[in-house]
Amino acid sequence: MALARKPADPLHAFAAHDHGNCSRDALARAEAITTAAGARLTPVRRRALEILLEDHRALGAYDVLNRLAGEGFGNQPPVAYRALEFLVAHGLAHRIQRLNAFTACTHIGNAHSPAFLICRSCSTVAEAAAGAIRTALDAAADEQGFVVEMSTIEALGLCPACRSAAA
Amino acid sequence: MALARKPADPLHAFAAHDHGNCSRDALARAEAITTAAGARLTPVRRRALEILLEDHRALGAYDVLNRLAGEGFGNQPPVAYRALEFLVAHGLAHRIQRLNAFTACTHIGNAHSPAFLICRSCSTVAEAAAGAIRTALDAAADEQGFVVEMSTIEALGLCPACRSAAA
DNA sequence: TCTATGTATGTTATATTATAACAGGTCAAC
DNA sequence: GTTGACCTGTTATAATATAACATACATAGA
Ligand SMILES: [Zn+2]
Ligand SMILES: [Zn+2]
Ligand SMILES: [Zn+2]
Ligand SMILES: [Zn+2]
Repeated sequence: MALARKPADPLHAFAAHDHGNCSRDALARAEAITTAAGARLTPVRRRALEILLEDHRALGAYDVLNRLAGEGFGNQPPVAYRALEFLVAHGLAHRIQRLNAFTACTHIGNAHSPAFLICRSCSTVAEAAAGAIRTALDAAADEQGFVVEMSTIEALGLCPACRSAAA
Repeated sequence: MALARKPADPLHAFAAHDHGNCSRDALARAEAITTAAGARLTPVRRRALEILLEDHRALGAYDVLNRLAGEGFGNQPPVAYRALEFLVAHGLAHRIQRLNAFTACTHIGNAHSPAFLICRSCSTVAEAAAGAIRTALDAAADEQGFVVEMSTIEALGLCPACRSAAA
């Protein structure tokens, strides 16, 4: 299919972009990926992803739960936690540790473990390629004989727009 | 005083070391630092730090609270959270986001924002210099026009001892 | 010495985040 | 048509964290 040939957009959350497209595209990729994995993007899961895709922010599990509950899905915590867990497990969303919150992946389909850039002013969350960072981390760990299996890299700061606004 | 001249040990949590010394030294540094800052290392705060210093692991706020409560201090959450907040604010302890837990700083007195190496087997937490990592992170952020103000860098993996044991 | 001020401790109460355990429903494989 | 895997939903509770208020205690001017 077309999706398979099209590389992930180099677009990031801070750049001006057609977010309707961004969001629709993510959903289409999500369908493709889960199908390929033999998993099912059921209504709750799909809706949870759509909710996360509404903007490039992170939502708490209870924020998602309230939205789902208001739309006729279950209204108990496991409903949200399970849907979010599924999305994270399939690389459709990420968990932001600092925020105890979840954000839709902006590079669905590309295996990655990104660094997150969190704007302290507008709360937008962007993903950054973590390759070089991870290399530096592995090197630092290696000095102590430690082998890194997974890493959490999250930065708090100001996005370009909020920085301009502040100046 | 002697402490001021002596650089922080290059020792890290995974290396064999005289932990009695390690711990006593940290406490002495903590006294010096808080005094210099015009702050007071009161009994609860000091005791909370001693508890964290017992080993190179991270303890949850409620773990610390239970210990404090058992020793005659208050037994309500704010008692622990306030002491821990003080320790973190003065660079005597760090918060580990992934674990919702706190660990004594192993480099008290050196301004730093380290990377944490967390062993998934023995739960030991070590600090690694984050200079190069931070440089890579700043560069990745800069590509998107983002300015990093603070960063969380935490790695999960296997420490040298547990790696040997597993082999 | 007195007293105002900032700071520290303690308590009650509540908010927020997360998981365990079980019951019922759907669906495809056998 | 029964089995077994998986998904949804519920009840209940655990774990983490903060708000708000009351009391005590420093210590630095008056
Ligand atoms: Zn977008
Ligand atoms: Zn992603
Ligand atoms: Zn030690
Ligand atoms: Zn430290």
